[in-house]
Amino acid sequence: MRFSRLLIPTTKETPNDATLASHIFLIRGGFIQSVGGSGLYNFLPLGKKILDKVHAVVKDELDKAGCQEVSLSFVTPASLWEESGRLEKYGKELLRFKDRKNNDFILGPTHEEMMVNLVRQTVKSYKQLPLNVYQINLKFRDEIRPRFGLMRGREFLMKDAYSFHTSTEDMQREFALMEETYKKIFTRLGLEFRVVDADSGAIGGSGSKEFMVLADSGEDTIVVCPDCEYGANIEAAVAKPKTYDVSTQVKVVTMKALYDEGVTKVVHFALPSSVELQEVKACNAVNANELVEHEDTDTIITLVADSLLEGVDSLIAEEKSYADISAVQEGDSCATCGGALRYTKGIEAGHIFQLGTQYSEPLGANFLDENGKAQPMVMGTYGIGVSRLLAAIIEQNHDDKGCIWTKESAPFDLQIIISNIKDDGQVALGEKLYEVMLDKGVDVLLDERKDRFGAKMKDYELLGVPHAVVIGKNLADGVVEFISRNGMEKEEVSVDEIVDFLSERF
RNA sequence: CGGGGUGUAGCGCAGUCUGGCUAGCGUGCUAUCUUGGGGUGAUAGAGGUCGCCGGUUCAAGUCCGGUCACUCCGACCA
Repeated sequence: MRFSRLLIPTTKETPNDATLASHIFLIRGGFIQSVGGSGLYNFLPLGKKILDKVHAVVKDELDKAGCQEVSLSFVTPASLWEESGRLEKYGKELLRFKDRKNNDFILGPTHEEMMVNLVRQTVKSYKQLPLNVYQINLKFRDEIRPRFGLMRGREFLMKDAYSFHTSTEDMQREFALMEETYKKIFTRLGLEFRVVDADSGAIGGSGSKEFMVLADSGEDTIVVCPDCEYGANIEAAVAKPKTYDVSTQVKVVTMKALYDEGVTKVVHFALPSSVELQEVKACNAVNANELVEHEDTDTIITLVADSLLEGVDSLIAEEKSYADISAVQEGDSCATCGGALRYTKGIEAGHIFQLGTQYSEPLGANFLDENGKAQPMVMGTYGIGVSRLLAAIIEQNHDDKGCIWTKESAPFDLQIIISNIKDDGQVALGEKLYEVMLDKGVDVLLDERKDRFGAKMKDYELLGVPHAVVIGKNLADGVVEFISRNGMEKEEVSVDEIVDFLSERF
């Protein structure tokens, strides 16, 4: 590709709403363009190209793992969501609308219902199982607060896979296979990541794991053990239980729990005063959709005490129960090996769930077993935020000048920079190298614009192609430069050897 | 949903408090010249429903009322 022909509106100015490196560089580099704010983005040619490359890696690994790609309708009938009971549970994030005949539709935020519907119509026998189908398609979630560019847009590209099995054991086998497949995907993309235990949230199910790309700018706090493999989202983390006795100071936190159909309930949570309440755990403990703050009240009807207090506290309530509702703190002991747990920040780029029959039962996704008896399919579901991965890659791979794309995500393999296009020698060599490398199947960007050297280098650094050849003034001495974006190391190579030099590398 | 802020050229902003003539700056864009190893310099241009609706006034980007949108900080999410 010739730079002069490419639609890349690079800018010096930082967009005023961008604070994250990935957001700033994606906009400044002309990879994406904001659509009137509000978490919607257009992908310009370079952004689209990277998206496709990431897409290709994901597809390649899934196909190798035996998954089959499909593509489901983005617009989905609301009736399916009523069937599964999620129309209400999912709440305002669902973008709902009516067609001209007044039928209710939603834009799919995730596709369990649609996929189960597809499978229940086509799979009838145990002989057709197991099955793992996936798609890489747009999702729309009407987020409360979209921000950080591609990190949390309202419209985003997601890979969502769904597996169907005759037994829990077989589903768990597939779950493990997906975990391995995800590790391959993230590794190929050049990401440093950690697999952690997670809360299942609105998707439901049990035994879910998140794939966290480690970055200080990550929105999730994860608890990791430096001495073993243990890692968990703070929402699901557990530590070795500490012991308390009757002298322990106990504090009580008042919250309001929200349920379907506008039902609310005031709940009190009791825990040692040195320990923080973990809201997601607390929410799960009372099976609520959401917890909101509530002013303290003295009359305690429903009380959930932290399991650490069992047999220790003397609180009394009409309805009293124990559950793990405490937040793991830094320095707590690892339940597996006793190591001192640490906090770190991560970007949730993938999440895999063991669903069981939570969707197949209400939606009637049954198969006939060997005995001719109808059984609900056992399911797993597996997601990767593909467009979020672009942001994650930059968060982990950038410097103050711009992006540093990893090998499998880079928009081009090589950039050839002609320093001064008025120098016929430089132009001739640039054009020649360009042709030669294209013939070798290397994806090359040739910067033959009229701009000066400085502007071209700034753009090179901003765009972040892994390697560049600079044909400049020392061509007079028969030398060109080979630059690696990561670290900006320069290497002088003689003109006679440059073709061989590049051939070895690409 | 709670608390702040902002809507003026593609982008970044000034002007609004204290109403006044042709609405300005930077950047980007076009043209010509200049320069040629880290966003060169000069000249000339194109580009605006001042978020929207209504009101006050001889006169509104500026004052008043309403409305919409965006955005930042918190609680939720791939």
